[in-house]
Amino acid sequence: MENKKIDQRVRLTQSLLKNALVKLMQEHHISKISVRALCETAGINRSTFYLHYSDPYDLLAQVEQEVLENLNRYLNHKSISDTKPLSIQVLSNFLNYVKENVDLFKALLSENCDFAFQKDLMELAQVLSSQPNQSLDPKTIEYVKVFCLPGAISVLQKWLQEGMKESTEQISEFIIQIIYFGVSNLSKDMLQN
Amino acid sequence: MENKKIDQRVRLTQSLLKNALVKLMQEHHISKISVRALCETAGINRSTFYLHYSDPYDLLAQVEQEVLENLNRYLNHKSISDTKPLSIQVLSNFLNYVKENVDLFKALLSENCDFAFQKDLMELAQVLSSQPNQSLDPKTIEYVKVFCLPGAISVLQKWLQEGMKESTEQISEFIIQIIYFGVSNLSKDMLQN
DNA sequence: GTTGAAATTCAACTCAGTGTCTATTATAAT
DNA sequence: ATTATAATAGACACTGAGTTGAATTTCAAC
Repeated sequence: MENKKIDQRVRLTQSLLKNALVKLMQEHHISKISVRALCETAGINRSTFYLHYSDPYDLLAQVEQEVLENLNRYLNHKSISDTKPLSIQVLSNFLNYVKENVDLFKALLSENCDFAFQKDLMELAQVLSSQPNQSLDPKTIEYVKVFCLPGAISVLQKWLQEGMKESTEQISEFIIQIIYFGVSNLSKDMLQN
Repeated sequence: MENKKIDQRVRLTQSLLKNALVKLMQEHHISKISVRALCETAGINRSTFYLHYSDPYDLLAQVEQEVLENLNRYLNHKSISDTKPLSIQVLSNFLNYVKENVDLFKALLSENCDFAFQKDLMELAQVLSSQPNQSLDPKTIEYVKVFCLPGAISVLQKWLQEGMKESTEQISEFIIQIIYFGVSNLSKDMLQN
């Protein structure tokens, strides 16, 4: 829409740097990744980095934003057809998208990342799951969100780290169940194959 | 037991540095806190820092360990008397201890900290709440923990950040309720005054 | 294909923080 | 009061940051 014509040299440089970042973040925390290392990994000159980003956090932020934009586009596309009860459908769609971009999400949800991405993700989740608030008072609703969203993201992290052995439907079902009905009403063998 | 006789100069130096760390972590992420800034804040010579710690992370680790030891001592002391159903008692005790050490926990649970402390805390919580496992399969139990523990810690963070307006009993009750019975069975106005 | 514009490279520089070391001073323990 | 040791002060080489200017390469538009 805006700028179709980006010099392919720029495209290449930015792409190399983004890949280098994701690669280095498999091993190191973002705070320990130097501009030097980034450029050596990407095979570009250090001066070139500063033509595009102010520091590694800036690069990370742009990667995060890009992922979120693509995710939003994906979910909007998928969600036109059906508006199921709440979210087991939406949640599964989301997990499928994550699955298709494992490396990226693994990096952005790992301990080597900052919190910006998780925050944005929680905000997105809030929008997607915003209900006609049941009879709970506002403060309780706030605390419910603060409990459930990090919990769900934590489940997602574990699922990714351990190779996504469970199906997206199993994980979705589990998250919905535990949020709505708690531990005491979980069905047995929910995640067993 | 081991070394009662620590030179009081050392005590002072370490105390100054720990306070400086907590102070700086109110503003900056641990990764952005330099040895220089630490020493200037503490009012000690930079050489002295290296007599005690290898880097700011080392200092942080020792602060974390100290807090955990004190916490353990406190909980063991408090828990002799009664072994209530699960944990509403233990949880309240814990929150009371947190309340008595707000600044420390605020720093160690904030975004400016690393994950080590949260991990240790979750491990401790696991031990304290280990149940004769209900009828759930091992994998589901794992995922339940991975959902609930970060959720609970997240609630704790919010409670701290917003000035601990709710009582420790209210928060404990809320956490237990949402873990066991989920959102759908929360009593209204649970956190209202 | 040629050419003009723009992106990348290269080398150099200052700056700040690191980690180590040695000599000196201050102070706690007894 | 003496002795051991902790803290200080200053210097060192080293690493990465961020900037700059000139040279070079590459793209894109004609």
